[in-house]
Amino acid sequence: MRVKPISGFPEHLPADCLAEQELIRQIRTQYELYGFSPLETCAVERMDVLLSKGDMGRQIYGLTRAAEDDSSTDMGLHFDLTVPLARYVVQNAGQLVFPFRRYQIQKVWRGERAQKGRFKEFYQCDIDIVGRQSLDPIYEAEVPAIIDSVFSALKLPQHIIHVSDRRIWDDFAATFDIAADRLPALLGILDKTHKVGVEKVREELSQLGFGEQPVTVAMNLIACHDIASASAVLSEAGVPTTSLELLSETIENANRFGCPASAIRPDFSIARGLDYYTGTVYETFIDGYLKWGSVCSGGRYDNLTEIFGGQKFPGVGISIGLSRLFSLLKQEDLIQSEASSPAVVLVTMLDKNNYFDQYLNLARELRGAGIPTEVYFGKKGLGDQISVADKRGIPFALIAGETEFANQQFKLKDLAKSEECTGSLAELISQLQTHAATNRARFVLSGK
RNA sequence: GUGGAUAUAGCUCAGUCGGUUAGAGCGCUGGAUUGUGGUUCCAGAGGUCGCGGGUUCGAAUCCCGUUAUCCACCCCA
Repeated sequence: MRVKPISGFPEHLPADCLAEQELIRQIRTQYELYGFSPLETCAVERMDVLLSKGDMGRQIYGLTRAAEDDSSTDMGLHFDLTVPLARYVVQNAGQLVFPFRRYQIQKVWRGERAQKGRFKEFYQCDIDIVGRQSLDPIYEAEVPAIIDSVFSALKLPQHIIHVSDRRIWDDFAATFDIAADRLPALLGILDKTHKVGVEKVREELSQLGFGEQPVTVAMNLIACHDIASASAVLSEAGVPTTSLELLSETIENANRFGCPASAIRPDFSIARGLDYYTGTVYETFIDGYLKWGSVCSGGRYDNLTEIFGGQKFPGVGISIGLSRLFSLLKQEDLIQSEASSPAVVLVTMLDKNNYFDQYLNLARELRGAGIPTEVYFGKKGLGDQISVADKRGIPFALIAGETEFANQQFKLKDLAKSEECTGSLAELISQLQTHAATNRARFVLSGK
């Protein structure tokens, strides 16, 4: 049987796995700094739950076997982490403390044509804050501040969080008597302006029956990138600016949380998810890499649990598209995976026959001191052993033979500096612990 | 899901008009160097030319199908 990759299901070599896991660790650390609890939900959901968000049917991977197992209920893999959260919250509402703050880092699956930075299986790193009956709008400002913290901590090139608010377009639609369900079509076409040009957009919109005045106002609005000019456009057209003021407050509050004004900006062209978001919406881009699309999106949704009945659970959340982000960093050469092994030291074996147990003891001591350690068990000479450490990216080699064991003075070689020092095991351990290598980055980020 | 481009060694790629035994660099293996890697020098291994079929005396090269990758849509992280 021939083996080959499956389209859209990426796999990494160890060095990239290590780098990606390190990104996840840093994201998790930031999420926990903001007091979010971890959550993992099952990969499988009932199909009617998955379809509760809207028309995602074409993207869902259905499961044949699961349906056979469980009475005839159709099942599928989750395509995001928000729908499982909504189901989970309704199911466990009695035992959760609200507002419920959780983060969730898991793979999701979407049956779309794979492309660069677009996969069928990928990681999402979600945070959401879910209230019971109500949710203070302050959380709509906290979310972008958290994302700013995460991206700043990752030391990526500058990120820009684009924000808008669905209610601004609701006001717009009410003013011009446009049905709410026609908004996505309107924005979808408007968003293509920079590609197809103003004339083409006007033509398409007029074919769809949008009047000339609303189209002009809408085009003027999406051209705005600050509150003041947007306010002017809306006022002149007679559209209420109350929702715009809410967005303005949200941005100001995000600034108070520590998200600098340079990292967050209004963008009225965001058309994403307008069918289920009910308030603020977010899309995050890496400056200079707009072609890669949004690496982190979300918004406020008041009605996501509507279909399950019972109480309302309004929420606000956002998701980092980790697989896309990592793929961007790699392909744009913004990240270099440094090592294929997490080990900090390789215990070499000069004299396996006489000191085998002693080598194992050295390793045990090192690991006991919290130093990730690999022992060389091959049959090659010292030069090749050091070479193995080098190829794996292990920064140190511990060298011991007859003399060293006799004196209990061992050699520690720093491969990068090609320097060697001698000392007792305790001395070498403390050197390894204080050395930056123990907490060394598993990748190097360039930029910023 | 629709349309298009691409596929040669582990990697990056050459390969003329369809013509004998498909090449290079890097990497890999061995040696110079049996207690010290990276540099250098020498030698070597490694290919169903993505896969399947067709045309032809003869196919990496032309045709069809298929799979993967990339691009544009759709949509989205």
